[in-house]
Amino acid sequence: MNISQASEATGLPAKTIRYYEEIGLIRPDRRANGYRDFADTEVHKLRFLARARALGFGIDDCRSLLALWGDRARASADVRRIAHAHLAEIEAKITDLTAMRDTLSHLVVTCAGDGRPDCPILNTLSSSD
Amino acid sequence: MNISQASEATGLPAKTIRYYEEIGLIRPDRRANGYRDFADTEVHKLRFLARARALGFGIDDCRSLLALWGDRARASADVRRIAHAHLAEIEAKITDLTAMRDTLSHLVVTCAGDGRPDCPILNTLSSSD
DNA sequence: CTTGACCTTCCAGTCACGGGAACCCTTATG
DNA sequence: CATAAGGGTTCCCGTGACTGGAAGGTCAAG
Repeated sequence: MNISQASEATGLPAKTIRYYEEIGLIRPDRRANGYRDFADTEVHKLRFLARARALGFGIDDCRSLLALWGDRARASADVRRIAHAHLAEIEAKITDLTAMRDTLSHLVVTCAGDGRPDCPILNTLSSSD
Repeated sequence: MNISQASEATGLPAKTIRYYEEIGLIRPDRRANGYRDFADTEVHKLRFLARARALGFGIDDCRSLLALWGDRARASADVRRIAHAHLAEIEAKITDLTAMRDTLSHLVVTCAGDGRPDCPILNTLSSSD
């Protein structure tokens, strides 16, 4: 299977697939002409990576999860630990973004948004308290 | 005012302040010995930038907001447009992160997290549907 | 034989800084 | 006077996870 077919099969851009190989997440075979040749196992890994990335896991987490996936003697506690830590990061981000959103939406509502220069948004940004 | 004092007055690291000068957001004076000398106006700009960055505005937005702040003939509609677009981005991120959190928290709850290898998290990541 | 669609590697850029090296300026102390 | 500490300066590299593009090899069709 060529890289474009692997791309279509996984939804990952070819560039991303090459990058994953470069950093050692996958190791596709090579044909005599130098082209990558993706076996089913590599395509499975790519799909796994695509799903993990879609859940926001970083590359390092993906590497660990991939290793655990391939380890028959793994403990589910190890997987859970990674997922739980990532969940905590996501929740922290949501908290931050929600605070930003609340402040901003209040400001946007308060701002007249007309041709006059008076603007509570700028007033808030430049306030000296 | 030296850079370390400007840093303390604004909460921004000295490195960040130098970076803001490098990209043209501020323009502090220079003393004879080459040291930066921050007048009140520059410190005000830095505080403005710190607040705008804390609300998640990108550097380009900060540049625009700073220009509008210094423009007496500005229209508040211009400010509002920037803030509204940024608000939409934040809300989109919150939506994405919330979806991730929901999926992940469900998986974490479902996973036994013990010594056994069976793990719904990995099962989901490797499922072929 | 040529065209066009693949594939390859390598280099540069993204965003908003942070770390660290190498070096200059000022002040205090032995 | 020498020196050490604690400012300041510039310059360059690294971050995460790719993305874009250039230069060039390979393959199938007409």
